[in-house]
Amino acid sequence: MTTDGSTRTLPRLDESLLLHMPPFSRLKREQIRQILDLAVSRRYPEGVAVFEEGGEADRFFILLDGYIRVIRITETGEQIIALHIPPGQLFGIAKALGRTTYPATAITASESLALSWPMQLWDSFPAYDGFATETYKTVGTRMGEMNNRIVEMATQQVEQRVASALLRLVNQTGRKVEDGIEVDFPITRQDLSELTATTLHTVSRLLSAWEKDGLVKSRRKRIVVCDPHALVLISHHAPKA
DNA sequence: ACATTAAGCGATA
DNA sequence: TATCGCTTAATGT
Repeated sequence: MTTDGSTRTLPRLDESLLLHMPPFSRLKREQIRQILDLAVSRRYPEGVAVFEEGGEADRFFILLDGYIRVIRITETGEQIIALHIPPGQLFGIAKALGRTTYPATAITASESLALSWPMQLWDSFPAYDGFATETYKTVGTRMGEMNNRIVEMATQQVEQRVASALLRLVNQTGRKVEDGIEVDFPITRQDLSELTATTLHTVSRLLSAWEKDGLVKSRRKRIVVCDPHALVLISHHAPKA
C-alpha cells in the first residue's frame, strides 16, 4: 500500500507471473494486466500466518512460490494439519465456500510469494474465462482429499496413514533429487504426526524403520522417498485384526 | 497396536 | 549456550 492509497507495489508486476497459473492461463495479456493491477504482491518468511482461522476473510490469494500449510486447532488445543497448498493454487477463497471468515489458518511452510485481491472482487472474477471452473476444480479436489483422509483416519492404521501422507506429499510437492523424490519444503516429524493424527515418536520410529529398509532417507526437516512403490504397498496393507 | 514418559544426543541459531 | 529436531527404550492403555 502506497501513501496515495493505491495498492500497486513498487515495480509493476510482470504478466508472466500469472501466465502459467491454471486459474488465469486462458486469459489474454490484456486481461492479466487488469488483474495484476488490482493485486497486491507480498513475500512471506517461513512459518508466518497469512491469515487465521475465524478472521474476517477480506482478501483471497494465489500462491506464486513456496508452500502453505492449512491448519486447524482442536478443542484441546492441538494442531491438525489439513493439507498443503503448492504454487499455482488459489487459497483463502472463503467466499467459494459461502463464508465471510476464513475456515482455517494458513501458515507458510517455506518462504512464500503470493498475490492477493480484496474479497469484494471475488464475484467479478468469474467473468474471466476459466477462473470459475478452475476454482470449482480446486475446491472439489480439496474436499475430496479431506474426505479421503477422514476415511483413512477411521479405517487405516498408523503405518498406512503415514505412508499415504508421505506419498501425497511427494506426489503433490515432490522434487526430484539424487536418490528419490524429496518433500519440497521443511517438514518435521511433528508436522507429519499432525497430518496423520499420531505422535512424533511413532513417526520417528516409522521413518527410522523405513530408512533401515532403504525406503526413505531423512535428515532434520527433510524427507526423501527412495522407493515410492514400497510405500504404496504399505499404504494398501489391510489392517490386521 | 498404539500412546506416553523420559532421557539423551547432535544440529542449529 | 539454549533451543530444536530427533531417536530410543521403557512403560502404560
